[in-house]
Amino acid sequence: MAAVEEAQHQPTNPKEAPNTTPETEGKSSSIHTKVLRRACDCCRKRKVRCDGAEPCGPCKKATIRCAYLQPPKKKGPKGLRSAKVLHALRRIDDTANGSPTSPLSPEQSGGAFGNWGWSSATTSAGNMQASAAYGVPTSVLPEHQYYQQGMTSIPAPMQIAPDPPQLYRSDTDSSAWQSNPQSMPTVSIPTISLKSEPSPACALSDRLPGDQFMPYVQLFFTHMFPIMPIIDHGIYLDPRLYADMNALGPDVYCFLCALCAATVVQLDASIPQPASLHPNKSADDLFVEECLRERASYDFVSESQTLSCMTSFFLFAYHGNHENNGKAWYYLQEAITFSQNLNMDDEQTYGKHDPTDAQWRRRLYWLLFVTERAYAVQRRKHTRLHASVNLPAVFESEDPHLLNGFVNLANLFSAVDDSFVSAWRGARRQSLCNEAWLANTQKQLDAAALALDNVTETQHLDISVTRAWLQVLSWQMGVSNGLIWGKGEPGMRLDYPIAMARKVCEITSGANASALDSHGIGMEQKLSDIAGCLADVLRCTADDTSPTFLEGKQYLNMLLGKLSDMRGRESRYLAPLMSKCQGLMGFELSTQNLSLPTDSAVSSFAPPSSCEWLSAGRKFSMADSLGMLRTLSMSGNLGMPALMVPMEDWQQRRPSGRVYDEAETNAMNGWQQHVAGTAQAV
DNA sequence: ATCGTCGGATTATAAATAAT
DNA sequence: TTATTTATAATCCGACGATG
Repeated sequence: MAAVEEAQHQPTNPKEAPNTTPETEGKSSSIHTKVLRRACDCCRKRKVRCDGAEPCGPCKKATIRCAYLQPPKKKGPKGLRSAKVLHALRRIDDTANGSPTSPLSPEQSGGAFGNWGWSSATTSAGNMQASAAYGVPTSVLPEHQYYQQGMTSIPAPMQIAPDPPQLYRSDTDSSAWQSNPQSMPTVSIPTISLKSEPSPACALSDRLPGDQFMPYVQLFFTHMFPIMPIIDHGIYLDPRLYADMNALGPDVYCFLCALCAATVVQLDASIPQPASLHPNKSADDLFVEECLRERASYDFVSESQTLSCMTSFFLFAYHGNHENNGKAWYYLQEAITFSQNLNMDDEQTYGKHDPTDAQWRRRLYWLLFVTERAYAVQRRKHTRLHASVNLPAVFESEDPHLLNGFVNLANLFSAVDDSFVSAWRGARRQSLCNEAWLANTQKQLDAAALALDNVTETQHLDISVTRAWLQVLSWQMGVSNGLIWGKGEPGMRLDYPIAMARKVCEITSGANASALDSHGIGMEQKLSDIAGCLADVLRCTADDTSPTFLEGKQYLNMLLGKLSDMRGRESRYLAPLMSKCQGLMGFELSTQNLSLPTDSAVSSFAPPSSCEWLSAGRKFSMADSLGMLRTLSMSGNLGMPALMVPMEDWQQRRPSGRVYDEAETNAMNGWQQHVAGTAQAV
């Protein structure tokens, strides 16, 4: 034994030259070189010598792709291993011979545990003792208890476990992901993970290194989590998750790729991004490519769990941001299908899950719900999900503040019911959209907000503005369906957006800036949407001198003012809004101006001839105004300020929080073409 | 003879621990 | 602190079987 140790240690001394022992004689061809600091992925796998070249020699010879993507793992002992082992050993000794603990000399302990093979220096024996020692429940410092947990999960390999959260395919040190004292719902994302060892074929196809993921995941939690609170910080911000990507189950890996891809496209260019792995490929494309490649390697449909569902969701987000509508919708549908496979649309099933797990599932379901609603409305699609399950808990959540916003949003979108969606989709004629229905919807939107009055200022702000925003949306629908304006319910009058703007102004002007700012870019968008719609209305009623419309101009001014100072700077939505308001504000200054602005694309719209719902009391042709509004609304972009953003500007990524961003972007795209086409026609 | 695979010796190095 | 020890990961030699 001692001899073995010495034999091992001997060659360590001479650094460069591997001290050739007498009998090594002729074999001293090992003058080779020193060991390469880093072998390429393929050579590592093949266990052959690598020369470290960019396409290395062996790879070139074998005509395989040479890459250095595999991140080197950290060497050295992990955690408090030795201390723990010692501790465990002492405990065992205590219980074995009943004697009070006393410091044992090395010889003593050697004798006591000789039958474990403890003293033998072979690696296999070493592994055994390690697990044996860890398996013993010992009193360990609380912060290190996860070592214990992880080890105890060893005995059940190869088991498909829906309940026990197991992120790892391999057995060791997964553990920690549950014991997060910070986040209250320590949630398990159930995965089928205990799969067999990576097949050789699989293993050869190298995954992206773990350090590529962490920064994006962090950005996700910073910027996107508030509107997609569906994954646990405790799990996904733990660096150990990324220590060995190859150890991850394929579903986890796919998910991370999709998450990062979606995050990348949402990022503003101003946010520093890690250097891309591929010089000629952007990181998001790379992530998606990886995701799809990995998905092809396993049966992700049969093995689908919530992770697969989320993966599809983030693929949706990725494609949506790239204005790839077909694919975006496809992946959203895929995500929805997964959710239905998992019976997430059935309230009953939530009882079967661990309470915290059930909460995560609810959030995911509602996120899908909200997203589908928003997207369906914007893109005029059918919806499949219904508000059929309870909302996620707010006050018991890890961040009630945040969850409240999420739930409020979900609440609001429940008011966007199926008939809303169908009406929005439907042809103008046989539309389901009638006065009574519209009034009802408006009322529902009001009611959804009223239930949440005992809420902090920040939350109140959020829900009120969102509600107004949705009401503006429904109002647009009314316009596009040719409802008669000027009488009846307030929600059907031309000045409705002005009323909405008034509400928003009342709320926001009273609010302190930080409460407003805390909603981030989402608030900016909503405000600018509302302002944009208001601008449309004002433009179309430019001749109107009634107090209401003059008031409207004031509100528009206020909203612009707000947007000029959001989060300490000017909102990026201000500039497009301003260009949209060109001339409008001019009216304000120069009292009256009877002609429509001619410098704007909007003015080039010919009013439809079928405007027979003339309203009395308007000097300027109401038909013109309504016709214009109607044309605007049919493009799905009434009030959308960003539609005036120059091409290259909005093609850049928007640092957006909102789920439906990409939908809007898409809509804008259509709008731009529309405008361009119309302008040409005139 | 040549090639690809892979057990495992060897080497490198991070972390723990002891010495100062 | 620094030095030493220990635990772990990475490299790649060389035996071995497959293939031509």
